Amino acid sequence: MLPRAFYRRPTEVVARELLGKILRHGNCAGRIVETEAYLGSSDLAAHASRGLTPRTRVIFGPPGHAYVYLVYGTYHCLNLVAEPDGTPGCVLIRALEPLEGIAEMRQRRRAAGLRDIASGPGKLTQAMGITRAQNGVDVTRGSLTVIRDRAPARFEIEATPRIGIRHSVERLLRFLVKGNPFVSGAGRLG
DNA sequence: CAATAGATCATCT
DNA sequence: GATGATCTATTGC
Repeated sequence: MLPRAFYRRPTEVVARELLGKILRHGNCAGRIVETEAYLGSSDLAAHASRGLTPRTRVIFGPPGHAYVYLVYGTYHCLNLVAEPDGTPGCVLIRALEPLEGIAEMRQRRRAAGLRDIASGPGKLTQAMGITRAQNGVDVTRGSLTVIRDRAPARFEIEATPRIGIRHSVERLLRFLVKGNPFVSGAGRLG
């Protein structure tokens, strides 16, 4: 598992370095191929920019924990908390390349194609069985965790604007594995 | 293939 | 009471 020190760094660095790592939950695992960085008060698109509230307290807490919330009343989004304790910052996991537990993920998703299983933040939480029950859990131990690839492949990182936000649209805080077919729909263009 | 509508609820004002 | 870090189905070229 990645140690806490991995997460205790600038959010943008953690977002880049999570690419190529493997997210595991129980029997299911996938390679992270797309992330987005959400910073502190300077980043109007980030939940934490509004300050410390009951909801955002996890983002202000110690690094290496999961921040899970419900979007649009329907889907969950998984973030990993970065920065030292007391400093806000988190990384949204946006897409996975399915590796293990594929049958189980496909069943939860009711999706036929491999490319539709986890190519989006709401899709991957549904595939992996991640809900608000995982909000605040420590990902440096336990069943929800991130590990290194045993034989990491070389790849290029592409930085683009983030998806689906209304503020700070111009900042290049979305990162993806260039050319990977499992990134979310909007990223495949270009 | 591109654009759009609707589902649906926790959070904050 | 409005809003949103989404997804799917459906419509229209």
